[in-house]
Amino acid sequence: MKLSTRGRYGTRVLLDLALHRDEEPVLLKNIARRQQISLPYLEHLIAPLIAGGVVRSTRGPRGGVSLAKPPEEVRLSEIIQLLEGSIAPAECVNNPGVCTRSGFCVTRDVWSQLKEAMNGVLESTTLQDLVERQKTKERPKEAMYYI
Amino acid sequence: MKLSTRGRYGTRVLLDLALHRDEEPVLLKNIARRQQISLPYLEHLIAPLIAGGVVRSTRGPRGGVSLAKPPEEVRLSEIIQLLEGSIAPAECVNNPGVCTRSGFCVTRDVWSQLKEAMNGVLESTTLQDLVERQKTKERPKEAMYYI
DNA sequence: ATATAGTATACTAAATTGGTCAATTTAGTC
DNA sequence: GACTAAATTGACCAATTTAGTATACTATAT
Repeated sequence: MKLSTRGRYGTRVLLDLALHRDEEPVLLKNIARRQQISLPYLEHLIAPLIAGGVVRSTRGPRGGVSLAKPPEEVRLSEIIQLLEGSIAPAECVNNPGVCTRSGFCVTRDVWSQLKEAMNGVLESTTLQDLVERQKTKERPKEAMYYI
Repeated sequence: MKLSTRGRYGTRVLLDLALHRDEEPVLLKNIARRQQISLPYLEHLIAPLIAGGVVRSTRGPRGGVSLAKPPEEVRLSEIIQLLEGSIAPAECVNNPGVCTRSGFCVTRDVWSQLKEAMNGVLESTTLQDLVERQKTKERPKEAMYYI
């Protein structure tokens, strides 16, 4: 029940992009360095994000990648879908035909509920939310002492 | 983000046990047949359930396996934990030490939320709940016509 | 032109998954 | 006490997925 590095790295990559909109287009090399991901692997991760319309790329000198939409419009569900495919914990949830039991299987109902629970979190969180949380974490002193 | 067959088959196995408490102890052979799981593989799945105290086994003639507790006391979270390990979608959620970023990583916070969302479903569902849902599904006619 | 930067394809090592098979232990029954 | 039914254990294996690396290619700003 683990996310692969694709989903985890990819989310970090997009957060990095959202945090560096001022230096757009951002060099893959810089994202790779900041996020501690190898450049060749990052190139693999960025491709589906471009294909999915979340990232725009510019080639050539002074090129790089940028967010294709404002961070408030990028939901985590979209990112995970592009990089990991469906969040469903079992194939039968999306595709009942793969199992003859689907019609009467109560465990399948549970896997559906599980999918909905995860979807709730991922649909309700955008890149902008992550940016704001990040900013809160970055000034821990003022924030913490008065709790 | 998929469950493996261990968790999915294992849940079905325990539901099968809960549905056949009258013929306890149940032969692995019978569970294998009803749940369409190969006997040798089922033997592997049952071992951690016995070790985890969810299933009791009796060897020898007239032996078999039985639920070690009433179905109301077996939560799906327990089953999944035994067969798949932690539900956490990333290692860092349970074990911050595996990543130097854990202290300030906002994506890690999302993976934690995701874990909690899943846990909510799995903690609140017991084998008895599945048994009841199963029984409802088995008399579809009376139940459906009056909706 | 040419250097820069992303794009695409092919390959690979390691881990995980989903099993099978054979040997062993335990416990009822004759 | 021998026999047999049943669970238990451990060794093994093939296919798939994951997490990359390497290499060659294409587009573009200057």
